[in-house]
Amino acid sequence: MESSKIYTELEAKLTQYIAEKKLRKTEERYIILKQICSFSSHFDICMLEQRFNEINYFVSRATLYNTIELLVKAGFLITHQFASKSTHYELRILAEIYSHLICTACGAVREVRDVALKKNVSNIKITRFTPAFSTIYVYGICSKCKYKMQKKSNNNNKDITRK
Amino acid sequence: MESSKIYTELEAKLTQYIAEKKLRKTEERYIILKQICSFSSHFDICMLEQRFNEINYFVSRATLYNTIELLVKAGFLITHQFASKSTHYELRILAEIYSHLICTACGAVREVRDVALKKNVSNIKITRFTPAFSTIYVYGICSKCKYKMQKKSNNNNKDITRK
DNA sequence: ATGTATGCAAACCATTTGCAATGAC
DNA sequence: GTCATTGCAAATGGTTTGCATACAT
Repeated sequence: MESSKIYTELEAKLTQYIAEKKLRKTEERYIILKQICSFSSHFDICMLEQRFNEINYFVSRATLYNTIELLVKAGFLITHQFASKSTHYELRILAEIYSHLICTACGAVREVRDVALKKNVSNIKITRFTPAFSTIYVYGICSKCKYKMQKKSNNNNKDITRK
Repeated sequence: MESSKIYTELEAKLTQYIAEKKLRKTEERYIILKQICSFSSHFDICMLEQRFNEINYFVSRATLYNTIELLVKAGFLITHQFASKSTHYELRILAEIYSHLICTACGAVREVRDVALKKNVSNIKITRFTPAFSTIYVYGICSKCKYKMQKKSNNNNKDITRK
């Protein structure tokens, strides 16, 4: 789905949520949602702040945190904690589609579509729990790091034989 | 598996790892591993520190962090980031068995055994990535919170009809 | 007019870092 | 004796908090 299309859909839902909860329709909330929709993948507060610098629109960091909290509560965003310190966020409608591959050597995160797998997991039948959505992290070694390791291992072998 | 049995197994593996990497066999590293094995589930640094208080054995926080880092690198521990600020750790051999149910209302984390599902996910076939293990978080509403919500909703309805 | 939301600055706190002392090899 | 590891204290940095101001209702 296109970013602007996603925004249009979520804008309506946000308006509905704000009305339901009797909150206030502030310009900030909508422009933050809009910028979030422009990310193709997960992002953190720092990246969002940069984005606002680029479009020359000022929002305080406190408001970014407040609004993100609101969007998480409302179920628009989900949170991730990868290797980096900062919390990463992702639109829930994207997170419902993607699983994450995390390289334990370099920390790189790659997203892969596997709707069937995700559905399987989210539809898990458990007593005393009503599932809504799920996140899947598969840890392993990316091809770049694997290549580096093999090269290193080869060099070590050479060293040994040279002795 | 019993905690002491797990420790015996991991103790040997740690010795092997230390030898391979040409590190040093310090008392601290082994007792930290031992205490970690005594947790039945995930824990954070603070809980580990408390545990050392209880057994009246002093280890500095820096060493706790250093050793945990070592154990993560060695593949004995995996990390979780739940709602609380601090990073949680879990023995990988436990994490390979359990998935996590997280209540989005109260933050409670419940572990469920589903070996088949976990295997399914970890054996995912992807190009340019060699999977090792996976974590699955299913978000939803726990029965306690669901009950509270229903009660609240019922009360609201009563209020409306009374007006 | 009222009270929520924003902006700012200070506080918080888990984690990291630098460095001297210790002790495994 | 050498150098990795420990312990301590200070620094770091993402996030939270308190409060005055702005503004949606």
